[in-house]
Amino acid sequence: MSVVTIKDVAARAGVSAKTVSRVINGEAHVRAELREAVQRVVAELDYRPNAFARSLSSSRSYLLGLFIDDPVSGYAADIQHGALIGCRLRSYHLVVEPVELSARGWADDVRSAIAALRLDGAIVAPPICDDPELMAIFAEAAVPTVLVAPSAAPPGVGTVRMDDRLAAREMTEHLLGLGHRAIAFIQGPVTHSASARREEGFRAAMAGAGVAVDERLVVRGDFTSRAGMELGESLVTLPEPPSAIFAANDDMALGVLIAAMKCAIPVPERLSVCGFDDAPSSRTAWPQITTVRQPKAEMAKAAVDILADPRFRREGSAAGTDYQIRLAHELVLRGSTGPFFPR
Amino acid sequence: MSVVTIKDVAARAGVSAKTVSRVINGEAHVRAELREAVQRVVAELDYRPNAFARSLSSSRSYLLGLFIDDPVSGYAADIQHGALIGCRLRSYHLVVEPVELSARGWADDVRSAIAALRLDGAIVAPPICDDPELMAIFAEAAVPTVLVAPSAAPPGVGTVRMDDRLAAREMTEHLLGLGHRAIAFIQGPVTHSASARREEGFRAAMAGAGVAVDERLVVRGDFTSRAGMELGESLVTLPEPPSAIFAANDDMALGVLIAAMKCAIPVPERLSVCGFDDAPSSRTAWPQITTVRQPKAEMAKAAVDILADPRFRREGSAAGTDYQIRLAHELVLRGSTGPFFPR
DNA sequence: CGCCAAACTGACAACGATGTCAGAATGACG
DNA sequence: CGTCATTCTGACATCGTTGTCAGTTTGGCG
Repeated sequence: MSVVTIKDVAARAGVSAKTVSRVINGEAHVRAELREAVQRVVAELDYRPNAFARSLSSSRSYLLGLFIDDPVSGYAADIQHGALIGCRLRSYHLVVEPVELSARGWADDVRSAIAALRLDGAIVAPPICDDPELMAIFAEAAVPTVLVAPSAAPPGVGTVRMDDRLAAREMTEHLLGLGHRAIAFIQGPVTHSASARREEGFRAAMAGAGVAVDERLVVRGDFTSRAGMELGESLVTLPEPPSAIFAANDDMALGVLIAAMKCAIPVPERLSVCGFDDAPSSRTAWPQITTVRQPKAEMAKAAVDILADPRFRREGSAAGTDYQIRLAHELVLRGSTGPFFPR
Repeated sequence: MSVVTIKDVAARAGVSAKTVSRVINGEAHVRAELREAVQRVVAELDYRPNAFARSLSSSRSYLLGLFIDDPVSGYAADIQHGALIGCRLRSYHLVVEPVELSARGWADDVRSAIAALRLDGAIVAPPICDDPELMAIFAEAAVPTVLVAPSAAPPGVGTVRMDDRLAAREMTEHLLGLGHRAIAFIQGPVTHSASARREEGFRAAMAGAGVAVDERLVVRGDFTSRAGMELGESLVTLPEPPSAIFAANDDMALGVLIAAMKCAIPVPERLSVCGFDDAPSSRTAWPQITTVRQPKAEMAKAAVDILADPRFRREGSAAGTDYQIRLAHELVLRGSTGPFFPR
């Protein structure tokens, strides 16, 4: 037999389709008695409203788009996981749309997704949440939008982030507290706004402790472990090598660990290493890497919560500060950092 | 102004909505002249058909579901990436549905997704593609289904896989060719059917070379690096330790590498280690891990191709062998395996 | 030139829900 | 007991597209 529709339920319950609709959507003005009868029939027939028909008539799609740069990364996976959990809870569905800013035609793909799917909202992950052209597309289409860990918040959009600057500062203070002074910092790519904030935090902590930053120990990587390895090797083979290296993400920290291993430098006895993100690689490394836990899944879930909020949908982030969320991070102290021993 | 509909296009082009529909869908029987005129207007107005309206009337949703156990794993990410590429190419969209077989109510979530979204097809990743109850749901709902790397193929469904057995055999032969005889094998969890096939390949190669398998060197892990580390440590501290360890996946191989490092056993000089999957961890490790490249993204893309095939949609896999695809693997020889040196 | 099949084209009714609005039942109150 | 406001309920139009089918051209051919 074919699929159960609202009419089937209505007929069986002896009411009109509209009444069934009211019950389904929890609207007021239905006698308790009727409501129960309808609910019974719904359960009996295992009726599931057709999302398309519903969308068509209500102009809501119950679909959220997750726009993401590199859907293969572990970062993306965590974001997506959180978003998925949020969607489940609020009976939305999630459509994942990869956006490669370097590829031709990405703008058209984005427009297509928005227009064809009538997305109810967009979650935009870093680093593309900092792209003005992409933001303009969402603004033009008037799609409720939440940015995850952006550098700035265009008017109207919601944001969910952590305090990268503070976290990096705390991490640096951890190293300083262990007695380290010659601390190297491996920057992330300029395309990731978070990496600049992390550097700021690093410098703020150094300045706060009255320790001058040795600029020869500040180098730029691209968030890959390969870069971490190469830069790490060049740092530890310096005439006056650092006693600690703070990498702006975990993959690069892992690379540093590998470099240390190749150069037979014991970690953390001779070199402390720390990263940022609490990526899986930080846990599978040995020693495990001291890092900052970024609440990625929680941020994505919060993004869904914002998008589902009727007030945000109506008024945008102008409605209040509830839509500029900042979540707590956590220093995860593990085996790769230890006290400084003079040689 | 509001969104452009097919009527706007029709009015502007001076034709009926139906004719526009014909042009959009590439149907025959439209004069070339009119066709071009319509296409011009479509471009001009930047018209994008409403996917919901289209689905509602045509009973096709242009939505594929990706059903996956643990959406956070790197494996899942690769699968999803391939599926996403395939969808882009064929103007489908992808809806990701996590399925935790251990959680209560998963069956209902699956049914909901199928019924509410009228999914045009389902891609099911391992290990849940081996679950009979889940398969029964798809069968009952008559959703075209393709299984990725399943242990068996229920009638009607398509499958995309690699030859785990052969690959494991080749990997084992690689180790044998290097002179290793005391080869350990770390099995995967019983819930992953692939791990059994990998073990079969291992045993077949050993038998083929006339080398008896030392059953004390065959241990079971759960695909995590932690398990690899613990089992690896117990293996290398055996009175007569193996000279090579073949782990059924890369995360466990990474764990073995870490165990070796802790025990100060040089790899590959005193111990060869190899894995399976070509996971990111195999590349970021040091030395890099010899492994089997599993064409995960390609498999997922092939799955989309099958689902998009009209003949498959009509007749299911009964239509022919084209719907039981086997893709090639590749041995990736890297630094973690080397020739056997007697001590 | 006339006829007939084939190629076009469009009117209209779905698809399955919800928004609108008018009408029916109910209850409060004078 | 009548009136009026309030609470319920359902008929019907609507969302934007495609399927059906009938009507209109067009073109080939005798």
